[in-house]
Amino acid sequence: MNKKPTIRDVAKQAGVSPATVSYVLNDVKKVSDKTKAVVLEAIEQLNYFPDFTAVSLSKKKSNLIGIMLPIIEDSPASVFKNNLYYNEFVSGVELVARNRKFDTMITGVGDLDECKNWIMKRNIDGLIILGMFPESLYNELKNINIPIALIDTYEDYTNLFNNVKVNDEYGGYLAAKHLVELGHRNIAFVATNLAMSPVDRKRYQGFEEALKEAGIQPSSKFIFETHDITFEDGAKVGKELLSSDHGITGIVTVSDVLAIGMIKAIQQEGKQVPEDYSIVGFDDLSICKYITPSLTTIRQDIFEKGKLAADQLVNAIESLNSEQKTIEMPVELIVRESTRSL
Amino acid sequence: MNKKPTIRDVAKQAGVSPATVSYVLNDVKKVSDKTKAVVLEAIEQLNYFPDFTAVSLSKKKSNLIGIMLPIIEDSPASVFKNNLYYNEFVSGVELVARNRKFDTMITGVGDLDECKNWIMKRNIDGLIILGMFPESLYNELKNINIPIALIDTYEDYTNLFNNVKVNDEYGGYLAAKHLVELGHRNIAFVATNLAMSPVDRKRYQGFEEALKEAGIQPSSKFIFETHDITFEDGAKVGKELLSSDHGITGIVTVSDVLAIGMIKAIQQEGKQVPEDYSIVGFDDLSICKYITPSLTTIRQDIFEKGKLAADQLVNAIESLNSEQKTIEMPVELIVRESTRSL
DNA sequence: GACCTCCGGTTAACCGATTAACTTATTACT
DNA sequence: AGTAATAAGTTAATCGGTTAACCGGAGGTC
Repeated sequence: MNKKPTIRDVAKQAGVSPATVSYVLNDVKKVSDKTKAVVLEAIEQLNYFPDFTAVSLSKKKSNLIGIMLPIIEDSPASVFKNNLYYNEFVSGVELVARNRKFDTMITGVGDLDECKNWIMKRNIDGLIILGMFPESLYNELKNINIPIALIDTYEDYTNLFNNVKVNDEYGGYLAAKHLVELGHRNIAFVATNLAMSPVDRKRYQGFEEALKEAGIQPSSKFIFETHDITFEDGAKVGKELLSSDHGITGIVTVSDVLAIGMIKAIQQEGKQVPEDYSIVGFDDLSICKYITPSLTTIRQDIFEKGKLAADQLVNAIESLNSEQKTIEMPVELIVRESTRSL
Repeated sequence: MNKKPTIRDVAKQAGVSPATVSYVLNDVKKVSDKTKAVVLEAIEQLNYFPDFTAVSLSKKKSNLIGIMLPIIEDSPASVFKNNLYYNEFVSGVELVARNRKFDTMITGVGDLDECKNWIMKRNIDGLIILGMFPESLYNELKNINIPIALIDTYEDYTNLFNNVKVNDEYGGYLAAKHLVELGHRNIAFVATNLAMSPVDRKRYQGFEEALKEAGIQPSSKFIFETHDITFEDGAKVGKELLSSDHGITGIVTVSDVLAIGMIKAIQQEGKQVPEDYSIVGFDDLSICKYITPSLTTIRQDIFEKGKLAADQLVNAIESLNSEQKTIEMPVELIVRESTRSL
């Protein structure tokens, strides 16, 4: 392969200065149509395209947007292994980013410094942060002057950062209300970690509200927590729930993945869904339709969420739109086979 | 935030030249321990770390490895939406890359030029290519002198590129043999596209061999093809198979995702798995254990595959290991509930 | 003492773009 | 006609590092 041509090669070929080539490339109005044509011809002939590394260095803009995913402590191994949620979200981001000429880099982040360095090192132009990180991160982030979009966050940073979230409270409400309307009274709530996850808390608030509306007294006995969001965790909490039965007939979970794991555990213990337990997931992952019984769930459009986040972020980067804003996406109850009337 | 310190700031602070700082940073032996200590102290004080963009430009090395995923033509929208396989693979790559101080960039590639540009633009140090692309790509790739690892490819490029694959033929063989041993005679083979996919062809070869061994004449009537690998495609081909029934009782698929879609379609038509149809998947995605019936499948360790690919690639980049090599990973039959003895 | 070799550093060119400042030719205006 | 404004380029510094080439001094050898 002959070496990649540089802007100077193009300039020589076209008989102009490198600056002129650069102006053509960047659509600066200084260049006459005639010269522009000559330059474009040379670019074509040499099959030239600019080196982004050099562009980044001199423009101090990388055309790179970063996605930070939390790493659960005891599985730092896999950033998004098994996690269908991340999967769909990232796809949405990638799509919009590509269309808008940005590349996407993903990192799983344990250590905070590692993350800050990553942003600075690579001259990331904008950052999407999924899920919760320790509070100190957000404080640090204030000092980094690149646009940031926070996804699924409830801390008091919404005036500082862009935000995309879902109406979690209403989601929890819809799920519980659905079960209540089907006649269930003893309804469990399965979260990952209420203390740590504001998203889970919001969903629980909605859940509680629906119960109260129906005159049911919420009880902490009906709250179950897992550590991570995996099928295995779901199965584990499922067994737990079965053995500590308080007459539970309905289950609201914060994730389809957990719900799927729970269904399996329930079946393995010789019980049936929805005959013995009605269960509602959250997210509406594409797998939901394909398990047996298919999963009743609270739908959120994760793919769309990714697209919105990317769009919001790129707008901010190109400051088409400088003030921070929060987008709240709707949720919707999707009734399938995993719930039934008592 | 005060501006990010540069190497010249550090040099000034330490009272040495920028070159010396660079040598310290790169562990070049020229620097005395005393000076080194002074420089490190200055680095610490200023909280300095090198700008990768600048490093990339001057070293012509980006510490970036690229992953190219094929985009199916009519779903260019989503690079790896729904695709649990990509998911696990990419996680493996990301893990190893991060440990070895590389960042990972992912792109879905429709257009070839787009891809070539991407590699050049970003100064990608090494490339992992998943799945099949048009032949012309590989010819182009020969001219790009960065290490490349091809995953799941059977074209005649194995001497030019690194390679990680799975023993697909044996996988197909195992799946078919399992069904044969259970007494099945009319066994369908469900592929995406035999003409296009060498991987599918290999698996089919093994499949055919097992049939022949058992004295069963393979017939093209038992071959079904989908377009893409999605649950929906699986369901569609499932309906097709049911309506064109040639007394089929066993099904071998090239993907768990297709198998899961098929199972749903079969159930929806009022038939049962494994009572009416025994079905074998391929991959052993984590979801397999959690559907009902749980899926008998040919296991390959996709996560490990990603790790191996990344390791191989980084070795090549750092030329610890310059000759190209092919790694073939084993497969294994995992018997679960979706197959039964006739 | 003359010569050579290391050692530990510095200088400055360079990677491939961008862009502020400058130049020159042309057009516009009074 | 004289001056200002504009159009169309060029020059050269710069982004933040790397690294080949150079350099002075200490130590070793004969």
